[in-house]
Amino acid sequence: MVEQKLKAKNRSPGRPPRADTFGNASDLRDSILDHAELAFAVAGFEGANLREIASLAGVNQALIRYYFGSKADLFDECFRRRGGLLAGHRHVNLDRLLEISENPSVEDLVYAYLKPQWDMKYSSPNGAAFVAMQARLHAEPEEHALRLRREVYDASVKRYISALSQVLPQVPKDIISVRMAFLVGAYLFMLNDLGRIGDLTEGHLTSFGKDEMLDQLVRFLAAGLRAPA
Amino acid sequence: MVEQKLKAKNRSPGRPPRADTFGNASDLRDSILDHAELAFAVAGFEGANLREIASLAGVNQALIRYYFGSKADLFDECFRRRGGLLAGHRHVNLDRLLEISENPSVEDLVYAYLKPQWDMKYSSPNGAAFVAMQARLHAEPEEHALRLRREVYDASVKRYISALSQVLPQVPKDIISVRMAFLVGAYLFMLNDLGRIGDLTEGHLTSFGKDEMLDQLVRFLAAGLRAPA
DNA sequence: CTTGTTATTATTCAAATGAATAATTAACAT
DNA sequence: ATGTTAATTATTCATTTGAATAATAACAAG
Repeated sequence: MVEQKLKAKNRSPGRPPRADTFGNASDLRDSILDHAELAFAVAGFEGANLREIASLAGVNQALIRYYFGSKADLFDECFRRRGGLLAGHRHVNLDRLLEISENPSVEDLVYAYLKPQWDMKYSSPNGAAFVAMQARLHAEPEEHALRLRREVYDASVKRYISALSQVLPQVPKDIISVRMAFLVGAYLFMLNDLGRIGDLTEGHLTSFGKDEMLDQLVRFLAAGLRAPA
Repeated sequence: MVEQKLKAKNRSPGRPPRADTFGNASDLRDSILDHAELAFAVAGFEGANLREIASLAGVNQALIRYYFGSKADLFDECFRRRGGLLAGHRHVNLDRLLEISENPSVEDLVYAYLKPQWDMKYSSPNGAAFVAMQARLHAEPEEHALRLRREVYDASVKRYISALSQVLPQVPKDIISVRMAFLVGAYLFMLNDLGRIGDLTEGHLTSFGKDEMLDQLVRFLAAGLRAPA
């Protein structure tokens, strides 16, 4: 719209003077990642544009290449950064749950799985962006996207499948696996779509708060997982 | 990979002679839509490329413009064509169901909703492409994507919500609405992801046939919809 | 101090891409 | 016959874009 020049900071070339403000180890690198995350979220991989990312991050475009290599590499790094965090949280949650009791409820398990990403979404604009990024990634058929998802998430998903399988001995494990896929679909979609969901509820606008919405989702999914095979 | 020239058919310019084979009203137009559908499915809106679509469809690139206008318009038309069909099938299925009985089972309703797209996916490569396209569209945050989805699907979704609400009087209607959103998420994701789902099932590869998989999904979702509020 | 390495910018390159225009030919109406 | 409209191609245009290179400054090591 506005004919903005989108020019990066007007710093002169060359290594910048060491900032004495402390604690800024590779500050720009992170800034790039943050803005890339946002860009990928709203525009998708193809739609995002390196010039704009660079400019918003306040760096020269070539710096992206310097740190990350290609656009695809940048995307991967974005994804790994938060994805790893997420997977980590899930592991921790499961550990805790199993510590407390050998047979947690299905609801507890589902909740433990969903909560980390839920929190991430509402923790910051970047958290929300990551959720969107992920939703898009799941819709992409490319082999590369698939590998990335697997790399980041497979281990934790498998652990949850095992745990669920133990809590639901009536349901064969391969059915649990399939249901876990349903679960992922429902929650990703939902998380990404929240806010638009109101449209379906005609007049009486859904006044669910986020927490209540999460509860609803957990209840729904737990019931599905429990369904007699 | 191969340095293919991707050149369109070598027809001379000018209006083509009327084909006497009968029934080819605007043959090329359809060919464009078919190939666009495939392209959008694998590459997404931004990733798809008009030159390639034209070449695969065997037409000159300018013909796309002639028929559809811009790239965005082409996308919309793709979406409306099949989306309308789908929505239509859903309406018909619901009509039939309500004719037979005033209180169909939740399973029947869910099945009636899902089956048309399921069939579409397996009817042809283009049907599958449309499913993928749709999954991607749902992950896009753009206002435009949202409007399109609403235009094509809202009416039928609302009818199903009403029907479900009648069959499940214990569950408040706005909770049904929300659960319907979960349902859409789960089935879209699943439909698009089928085939990769096997990866989660460790050794014992999911030998679910497509029909059995649909049954599984219906059972899962019906249980979720029924869950006590 | 000199020299090499790291982090950063300015500038250039080459390709891809959506859009637009002009040309051409068949069908159709009068 | 003839002029108009419809359908199609060939060609050109302007911009965007990811990538690459060259220049520059700070810092670290000897």
